[in-house]
Amino acid sequence: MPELPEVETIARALRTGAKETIEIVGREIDRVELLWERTLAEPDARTFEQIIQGQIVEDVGRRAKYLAIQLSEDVLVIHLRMSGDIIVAKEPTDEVTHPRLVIHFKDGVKLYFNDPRKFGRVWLLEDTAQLFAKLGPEPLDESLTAAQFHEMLAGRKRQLKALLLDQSFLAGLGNIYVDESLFLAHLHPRTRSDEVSPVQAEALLKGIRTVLQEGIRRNGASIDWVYRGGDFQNHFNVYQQTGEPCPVCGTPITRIIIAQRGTHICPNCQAHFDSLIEG
DNA sequence: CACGAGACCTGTTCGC
DNA sequence: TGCGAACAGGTCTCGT
Repeated sequence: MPELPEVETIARALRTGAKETIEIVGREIDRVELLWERTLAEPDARTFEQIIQGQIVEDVGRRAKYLAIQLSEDVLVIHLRMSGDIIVAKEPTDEVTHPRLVIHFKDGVKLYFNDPRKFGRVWLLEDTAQLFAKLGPEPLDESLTAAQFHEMLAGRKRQLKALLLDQSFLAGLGNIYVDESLFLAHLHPRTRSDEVSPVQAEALLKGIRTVLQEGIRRNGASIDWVYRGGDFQNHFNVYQQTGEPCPVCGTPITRIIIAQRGTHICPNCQAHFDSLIEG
């Protein structure tokens, strides 16, 4: 499910109790249940179960697509990868289909880490510095300027689609928001990063911020059975809109593969010299 | 460094 | 109805 806006929505809900979620800040952990070993990246299960006991949730934040739950002594970090989700309830609901980790609070409330595909990972760390060390800047951080972004692009020679998906370049974008950003910026996803002009770089950064803010405002995108509550999926311009008319020019949206990922473009609005050859 | 392929996993949808 | 292929919000590793 989750890209930056979905993780941000979850973090806010866990912190404040918004969107019918039960807030977890202030609750004390009684015990944890690890139902799929590989979900836990660090430390080992024994240590994890032992040292998390009795810790109190102090805050919930986000970095890139990581959820960072600050506890009394340590930080519980969760990456939802493709199909992970968080449900907080007193008893499992029908949304809890594939629980991999359950955190039991002393008052009976439980946090379920639900993850059908088992790609998600959890860490319990003293601090997050090392885990987050290789992440690129946060796109919504206003200290990132268009000029700096242009320099970042110029310093690499990669296709925009692949580069924007690279978390060490820019942190938080995934397949949906990259496709939507490139559409807003009228850039073809195969465009080489070092061929992007300063004006185009500014348009791209603006497009990225626009779709991320819109995603957050709409509480994220809820596709298929994964994740609930958001409605950004009803406002996609190109993502999963193959065959539908482009909202700007009416040309049918096409789907191509770049970096092994389905990629959606308007072949007219996002023209590229290669597209003439590709057909 | 850049890129493609393959892993890691389960579930849904689509075509025959 | 059945069955296999393709596909899915992500990231890591390996070979070229």
